[in-house]
Amino acid sequence: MDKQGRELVFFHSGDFLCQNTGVSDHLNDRSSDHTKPMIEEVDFFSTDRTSKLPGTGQEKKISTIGSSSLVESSINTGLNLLTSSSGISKIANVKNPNNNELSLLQGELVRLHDENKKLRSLLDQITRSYKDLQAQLLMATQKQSQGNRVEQKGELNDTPSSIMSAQHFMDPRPRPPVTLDVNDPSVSDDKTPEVLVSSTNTVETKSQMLGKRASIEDAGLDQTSQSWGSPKSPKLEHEKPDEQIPEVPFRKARVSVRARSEAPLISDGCQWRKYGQKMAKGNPCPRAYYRCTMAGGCPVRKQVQRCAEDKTILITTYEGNHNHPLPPAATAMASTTSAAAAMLLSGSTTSKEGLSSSSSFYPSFPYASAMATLSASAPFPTITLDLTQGPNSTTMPFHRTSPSPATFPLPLHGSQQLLGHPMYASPRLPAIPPVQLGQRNASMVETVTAAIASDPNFTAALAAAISTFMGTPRSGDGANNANAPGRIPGSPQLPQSCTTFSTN
DNA sequence: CGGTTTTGACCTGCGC
DNA sequence: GCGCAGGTCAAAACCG
Repeated sequence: MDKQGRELVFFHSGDFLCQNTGVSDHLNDRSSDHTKPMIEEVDFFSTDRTSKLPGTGQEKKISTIGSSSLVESSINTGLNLLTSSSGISKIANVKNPNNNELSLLQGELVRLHDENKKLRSLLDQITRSYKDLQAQLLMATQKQSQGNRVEQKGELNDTPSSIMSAQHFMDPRPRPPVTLDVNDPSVSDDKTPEVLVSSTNTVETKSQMLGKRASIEDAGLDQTSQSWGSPKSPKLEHEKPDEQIPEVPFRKARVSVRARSEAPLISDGCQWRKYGQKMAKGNPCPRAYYRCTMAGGCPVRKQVQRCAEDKTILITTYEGNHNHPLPPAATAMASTTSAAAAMLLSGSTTSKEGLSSSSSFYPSFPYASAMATLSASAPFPTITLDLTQGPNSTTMPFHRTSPSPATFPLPLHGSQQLLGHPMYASPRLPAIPPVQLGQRNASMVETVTAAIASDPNFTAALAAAISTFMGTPRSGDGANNANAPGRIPGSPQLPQSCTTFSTN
């Protein structure tokens, strides 16, 4: 039960859609049914919603129900297939075992079908408005950020691109391949399709082709993540005949996590193979290079190095995107770090040197979950999640990656929303008190990971729901299996970014 | 015996 | 062009 409570705390935040309307009425008055263990499990997608229209005041009812409500409130189920009807049919059988069973079932089926349609349209509407709000938020924050900056690089048309970038993250649905030419005026207007951050889950900073001609073909597949900078890596992007691919390699966002750990390596749910070690300048501790070995050809790599100033701090830098299913334990943090990467991407499009206005970045996010440092400077834009400090720390004494780092409270949950990761979006997660946030974040990560890992049904149900929500099972992902633990089936666009992490 | 780690060599990018 | 530093490769060693 304790475990359930933890899940509730975490996933309760997934109701990002509730901010717009009350889709939450998925949960119905049959909450009493949830007390029955049998129904509890399938009730994630129960359609026994008595076709209530979204209305206010539903949330209170929902909040008392349980974790399942969280899912339903934020995800288009569309999977409401048999569970509720079966439950009703049971009742029908008891009362009328022979006569009206068929008609009851048919009627119920029709009703559920209509209900499903309503819910789908409702969810679409909610999603649209949500994205609009997100875009407005980004616009506002970036304007604010720009206001603090000396106007520069005006020809880059930063704001539209970054917003589109974020929108793309927010919209996990697949996009047709798009070619972007930064210098092409046509791409800088508002009609620019989502191009900067591809429909893949990559965290590449394609938008960082500052001042250079950047003709980018969005492969729309994880292939893009394969070309992650290694000069010897084969370029998997197909070439356009008329395209001149610039020599500038796609720089990729990195997510660096600082955490206190006595262990030489943090276990983050993934399998790593060490392929190199170097002595970094200015640090007596060697830097180790690891490559993900959970799947062949997985491009994800990470660097592990102890902080020179404080050897109890372990700095783990992740780069790349997993091209394989992640174990549950790795999924949670993957989304967290990918959220950080998303933030970096959305911000990096505005300034090569990173965000200069740290305190005002995402001012509307009330909770600081971790201190993050942006460094969009060469060679790779890096965001550092500092889990060793509280939010009150105004300095980043150990930061080395950027000459002018910008720190800001990282709204992890908000970023999750950016990423369209409703199940991890956690507006209510910030129940975290503002004390000892650094350590609490480490524990939070563990909690999150444990919560997901501990309930495969929940994960599978979420995955199935999200898959439906995305509505875009890619042909290549035909093996999408909602039962696959940790996998987000049918949602290759989900930022199951590569980055996995947990503090142990 | 297969997978992982170690470690020196090599490659590449960047600054001077 | 040269040197430096970061990153990667690959053979040898190690381990279960």
